[in-house]
Amino acid sequence: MKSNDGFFERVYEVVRLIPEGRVTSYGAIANYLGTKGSARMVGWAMNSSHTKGVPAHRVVNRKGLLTGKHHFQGTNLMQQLLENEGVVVIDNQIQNLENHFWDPSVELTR
DNA sequence: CGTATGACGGTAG
DNA sequence: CCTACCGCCATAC
Repeated sequence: MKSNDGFFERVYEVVRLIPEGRVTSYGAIANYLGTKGSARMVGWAMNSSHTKGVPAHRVVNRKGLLTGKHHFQGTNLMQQLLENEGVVVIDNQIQNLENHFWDPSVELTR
């Protein structure tokens, strides 16, 4: 039980706040949590995200690349979900990333 | 407790 | 812009 609360739950909370059609980066989440240097930890937390029902498909790396799509059920499920929300994704790469980017440390602050 | 790993980020070249 | 290396924090073994 204690293995679930803490940093992980904090990551899931932020990811759940991501609006549809928006995406954020691991570094942005880590930055919001205070552990900005540990973007890796965010990805590590996402490893269990599928058991939390977290929309991890809205979380991509700094380049807007769907690095974690391999962790999803299908091969292109993550891409399909994003395109379904209005995000254009080509070859695992989000197009117009700046237009879809959602920074919690900014959006939740303003 | 020490080592290895991880869906990354930033800087350097 | 692309490639390569280091650093970062937390979890697992």
